Amino acid sequence: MINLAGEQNPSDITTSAIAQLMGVTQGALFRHFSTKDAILEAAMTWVAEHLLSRVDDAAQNVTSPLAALEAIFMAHIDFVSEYPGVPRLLISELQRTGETLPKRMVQSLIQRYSERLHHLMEQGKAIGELDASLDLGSASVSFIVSIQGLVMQSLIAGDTARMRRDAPGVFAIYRRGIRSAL
Amino acid sequence: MINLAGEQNPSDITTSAIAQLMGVTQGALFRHFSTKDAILEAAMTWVAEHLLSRVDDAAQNVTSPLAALEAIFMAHIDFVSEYPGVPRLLISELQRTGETLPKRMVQSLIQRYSERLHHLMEQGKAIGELDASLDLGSASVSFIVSIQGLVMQSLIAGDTARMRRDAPGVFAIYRRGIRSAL
DNA sequence: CCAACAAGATAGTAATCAATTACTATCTTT
DNA sequence: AAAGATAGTAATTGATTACTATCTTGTTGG
Repeated sequence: MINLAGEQNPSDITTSAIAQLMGVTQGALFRHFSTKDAILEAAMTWVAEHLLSRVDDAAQNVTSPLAALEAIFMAHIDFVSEYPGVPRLLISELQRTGETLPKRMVQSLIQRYSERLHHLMEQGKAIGELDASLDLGSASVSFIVSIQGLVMQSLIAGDTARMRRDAPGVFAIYRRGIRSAL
Repeated sequence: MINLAGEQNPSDITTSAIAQLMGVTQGALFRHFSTKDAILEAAMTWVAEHLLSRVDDAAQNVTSPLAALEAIFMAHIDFVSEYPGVPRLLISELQRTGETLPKRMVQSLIQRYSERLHHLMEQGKAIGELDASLDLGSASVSFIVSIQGLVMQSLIAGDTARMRRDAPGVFAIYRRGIRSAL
């Protein structure tokens, strides 16, 4: 519910706007949250839980590590298509300079996400599905970055559907870049 | 000079901060710019000119389209390493919801950039350096996205040098993803 | 039936921001 | 040297912000 507020520019989402969305007055918000950052923290927790569970679900019922990566990629795209405010919120949070708690939460989310990718890619290497000389650091960065970029393009175009449309093509290039030669 | 101000969170760069950086009082700013957005426009113009000229320079004195792409990639990374405020400013601008002039400028910059990539990739296809079945739309999106992502990672880590370090690895995967089989 | 409490409304506050104003100093030009 | 443009200062304005203090209502359990 709070996350839906992310559909406007996150940096100027006011407590009034959040309150209005929740159907209460602005002052009433502070009965439930001690500070504005506390609201952000709650939102970040929500995002972290839902995104990671989606991703984990997608990685199951799939035969190979590479197929899992593709499933994760698409599940992630689906998730952010459903909640366009999510990436905007994360990006906005990362722009902050200080070492705020919400920012640290984003960092830890990305790190946990990266670890999952790393793990999958190691499996992929082990069974010869991924190129043996692949640098896993670069590979996981590229993965995340490709999703981020698709989101940004949608943001620029102001067209959420575009993300879903372009996702297969972008992932195809990525897959070609990490797959073993054969 | 104005661009250096992008080293803090762009969404709360105040006119006072800009004025201070320029060594004048806040009010004096409005002798030169009619509005705050006008300052942003000037900054965007600066970015567009310098970035594109860097990129064009890099694409010269190079033997093949694929080599040109790599040179552009690295030149771009160099550029944003020098001016870390630039990507932050662009990202911040893209987060805005309205159809502001600065935002349109970012969009047109990205489009011009994409066209250059497109052109190079067509050449690459023609001489058989790039995969014949490559989707150029996805390929140019992936290119831009990889740079954006590297920047974001540096932003997260708060370490500009990281970008330069990771760039070759990320580009290697990308190159592998678009290059012709042989 | 009523005390107690949770949850909200109303109406503030102090701070901050972009923008404006009235006025001044320094060049430039004729 | 007069006149005007240019670029600055200091102070202020009105709007907006996160946050708070006080009043009101609804519900629940003894």
